[in-house]
Amino acid sequence: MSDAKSIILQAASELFLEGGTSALSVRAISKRAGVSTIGIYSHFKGKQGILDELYIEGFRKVFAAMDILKSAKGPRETILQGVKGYLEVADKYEAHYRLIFGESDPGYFPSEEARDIAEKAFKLLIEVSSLILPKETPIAKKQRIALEIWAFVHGYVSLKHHAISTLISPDEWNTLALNALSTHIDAIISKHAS
Amino acid sequence: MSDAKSIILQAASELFLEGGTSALSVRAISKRAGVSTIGIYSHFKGKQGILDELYIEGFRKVFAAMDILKSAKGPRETILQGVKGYLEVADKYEAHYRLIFGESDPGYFPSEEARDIAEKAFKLLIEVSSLILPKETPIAKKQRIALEIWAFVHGYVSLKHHAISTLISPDEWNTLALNALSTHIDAIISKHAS
DNA sequence: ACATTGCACATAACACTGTTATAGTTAATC
DNA sequence: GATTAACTATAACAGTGTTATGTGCAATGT
Repeated sequence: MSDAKSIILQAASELFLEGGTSALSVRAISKRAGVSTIGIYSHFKGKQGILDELYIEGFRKVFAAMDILKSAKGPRETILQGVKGYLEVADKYEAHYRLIFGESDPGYFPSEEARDIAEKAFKLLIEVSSLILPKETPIAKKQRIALEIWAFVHGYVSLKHHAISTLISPDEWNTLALNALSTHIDAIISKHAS
Repeated sequence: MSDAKSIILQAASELFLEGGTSALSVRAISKRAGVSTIGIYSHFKGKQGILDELYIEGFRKVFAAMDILKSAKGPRETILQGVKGYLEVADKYEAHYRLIFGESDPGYFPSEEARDIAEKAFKLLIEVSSLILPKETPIAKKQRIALEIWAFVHGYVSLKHHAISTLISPDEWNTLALNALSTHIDAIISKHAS
């Protein structure tokens, strides 16, 4: 990546972390990066290109947080540890998380490259969640179970972002999510006894 | 509600259903409603006011879909029926659903009145989900269980809106959600045996 | 060594957004 | 009949993403 390109991306990432989407205008990025507005279009495909990069950046962080297959104790604990990492990333990089789930810029749709890394992250999730299933489990079922876990965890994160979230203290959310997940994983284990 | 007010709201609702947020500009609304742009500001509090009305409209539909306490058979079936209704509303009024969960307009934050009806809907959900719990269950725990169910269902809806959703056929989503919820509700019942 | 090509630059413009100020018209009330 | 209130249209302001135009600089080809 050329100098100008990485400088622009750095500026965009900073602005994004500081003030979310509303701080992320083409002019603001170019101003902080010290390039002209048109630079955003010559180095990236406009704002869509910038958002793609941030989208990918976000998924990379999710990816890293879940990539703990080696440090495993039991399958159950490994999954819960992955969930914990996911929740922490969602907190720490809230702007990225919101972008990934369309809460930032309506009209933004991830490019093929961006969707690719999203799919890769999902495949990693399938790997992790397959730990509690018998080895001979068909891949379609493994996928369904991974989806169950993801939907559950993401549901908590998304509700936390909702206005209703004031009913519950911010610190409590992750604990609630982990407890609920714990219950559900036990249910999965006993249902598809390995 | 005065004539002009309801005409404006009708126009806004139509545009919203047709093209989501991107079709919902102040000028477009006023044009379709046959009023001047400033009419949006005299009858509502600008665009924020319009969005508030649509937000409330959306929650009313969720509310209606879940208000099936009377038609109950068993507690388990009643909840699952409520979930089914929720999923159908989320499909039919996708634009409203996205607005409620911030996927439409970053920068929009619901007014106090709008947040009130959201809270009322959550209280109804607490009522419904309490059906599977012993009567003497403390309200805090009832709230946690309701949150579990909501997070789970909403997680499915939200993932369905995500780019990754192409991995699964559209028709399958609701079935998957209902099955997963079914498993989880059984887990709750057996854990907090009533 | 000179000409050409291509890339990055700045400036400005275009079409849009939400919002507001100004001014004109119409209807109801006193 | 005069006043007041509510509507209207037009235009402006400060933003947004994007693009056209023209300038300069560095590398390339002959």
